[in-house]
Amino acid sequence: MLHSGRLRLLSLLETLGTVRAVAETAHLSASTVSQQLAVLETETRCRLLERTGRRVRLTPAGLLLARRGREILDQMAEAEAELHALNDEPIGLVRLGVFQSAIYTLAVPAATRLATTHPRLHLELIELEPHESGPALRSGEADIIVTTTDYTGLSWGADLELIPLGSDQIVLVLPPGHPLACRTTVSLAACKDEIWACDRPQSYMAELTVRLCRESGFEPRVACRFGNYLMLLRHVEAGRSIALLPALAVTPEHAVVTRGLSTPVHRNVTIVVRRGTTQRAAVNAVVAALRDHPELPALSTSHHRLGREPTEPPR
Amino acid sequence: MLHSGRLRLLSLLETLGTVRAVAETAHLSASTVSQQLAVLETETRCRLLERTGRRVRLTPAGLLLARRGREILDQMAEAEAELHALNDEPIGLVRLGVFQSAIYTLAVPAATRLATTHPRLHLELIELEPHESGPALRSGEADIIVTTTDYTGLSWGADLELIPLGSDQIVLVLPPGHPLACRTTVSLAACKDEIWACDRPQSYMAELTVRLCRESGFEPRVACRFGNYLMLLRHVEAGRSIALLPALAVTPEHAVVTRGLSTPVHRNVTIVVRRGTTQRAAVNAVVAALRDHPELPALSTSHHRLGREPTEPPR
DNA sequence: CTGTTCTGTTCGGTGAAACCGTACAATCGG
DNA sequence: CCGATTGTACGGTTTCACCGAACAGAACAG
Repeated sequence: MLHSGRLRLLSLLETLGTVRAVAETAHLSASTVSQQLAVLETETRCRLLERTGRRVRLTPAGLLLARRGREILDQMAEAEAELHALNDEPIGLVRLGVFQSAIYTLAVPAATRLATTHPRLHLELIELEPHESGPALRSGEADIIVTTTDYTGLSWGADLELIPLGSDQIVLVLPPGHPLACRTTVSLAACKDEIWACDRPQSYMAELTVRLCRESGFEPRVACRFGNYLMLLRHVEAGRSIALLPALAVTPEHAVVTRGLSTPVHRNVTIVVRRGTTQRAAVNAVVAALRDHPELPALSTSHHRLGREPTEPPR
Repeated sequence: MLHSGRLRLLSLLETLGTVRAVAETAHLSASTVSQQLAVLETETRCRLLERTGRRVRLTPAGLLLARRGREILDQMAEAEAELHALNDEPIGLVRLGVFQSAIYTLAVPAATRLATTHPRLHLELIELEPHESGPALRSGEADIIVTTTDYTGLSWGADLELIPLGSDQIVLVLPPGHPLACRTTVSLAACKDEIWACDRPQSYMAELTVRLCRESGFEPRVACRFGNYLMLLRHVEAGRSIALLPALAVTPEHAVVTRGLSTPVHRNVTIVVRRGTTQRAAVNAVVAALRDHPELPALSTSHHRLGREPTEPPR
């Protein structure tokens, strides 16, 4: 393989014409230049220089290699510039893992804003539930995740950086005209005879729903278990069930009523990135876009923690 | 500037995925690969690798550099291949310096043949008289010259290689119907009252014409001195003069009569190249084309030397 | 839970290379 | 002929690439 330093010397020789000038330009001694060019000749097994009088001339082979070498060096410089641009400008691919209820209310608006402000930044949205997003972030499937630190099963190591985003209220979702809808807040105990819709088994919201119901003294009767919150809302909309959902998941276009619980429950919503990833301008731009959510029904910053504290404070 | 060896390791890492595999493929130790990649990171001032578990993953920056690096390495390999092709295949530019009388009878037919047999070989014909062609060859203006070793003013050093091509008879050129044309060979002494056309002052043929005339006991009366042999032949054709010319210069389409001298005079015609240039296939192809002259009025190999012997035998 | 075996990295040491300064040969100019 | 300038050859020094061993973390089998 060719050596870029030697190619540079040859390329300089073509433009400057003399070994001494090359040496001065490259801040080397003339002997070094001569030696390196000789090495290049043995490496390529081609005569590149022709000694003519007291100066040196490029052979056709030398001329060819000098010109191609310059192209190669230019390409190297270009690659280096692109490399630095990648860190300094918000461009390139960023994969954002978001749990389902935050997709349309948080991630999509952020992505829309980013598409106009940073057209060269390619954002890839991935639906990742809290129990999946941690490993995905570590393995590199995602560069940024929006998740909850209340999730009990996962520890956030020192390699990850937590950026608190706010808290998401857990609300009771009722069909319009439901008897419980007349009150501003509802006690869960009043729902013990209701039919429930909830997320799929083992999912975060399914576990939470069951736990809260049990804490209120009853076992919920479940009518459906849908991973898709839109289907779940339709089920409630149709008067077939009620549900506990994060407020983020309920968009205005659904004909349902949401009511807070009499003992309010929130879950922490946090951005997590791999430590060191924040040096990328693109990552920072996405994080900033996520934190800036004007159209969002304000995420109250006060929150009642459901799980244990994160093992690492968000520095 | 980037280092090609390190780029190769990064590029290999992208395809192989693991440092160990890269080390094996590159016939290096794993520690070396790790170190070199670390050097690449400090050189670029970018994080290229991300340690994830017990293996390593490329960052977006690393991925970019790996791909661009592969392009660069491919280009290097391509350049190297072109370089060797330049020596092994008859391609590229070859500049051929030829004295005037050999242009249309020797050089142009050879160039025509070469154009069909070696389309990628670009031959550039340069009119160079014997006194010019030596320096031009040495300075690199020409890669091959066709000249005469009989020329007295020049020494052929050890840096040049002589390839004898044949000998060119010096003939007397007469207008059709000229009284001297009745004989098969003419003695120069019989021409002492003629009007002469010859080459420009100081040129090879002008000097030769004067010398031969003086040896025959008279000073030629010169009517014109043209550097262009075609004009010179027209002058003779018109009956205004006679001339001494190399047989090569007289093509059949001219309405003139050529007669040999009673004491025949030849001049040596030789190909000269810079020693070492013969390693180029293109140069060899041109030399071969020049030596192969089917349509040429045979250059007799016997010759009567006009000047001193070349200082170097054509080995 | 524990040892085993992968992973990549760190460390001290070694040989090769890149490099310098000097000396030298050749060339060009005056 | 002499001085200026060219490229090169030769010794010595510094830097770099490399290795092998030791190490630390992670996956995995028992």
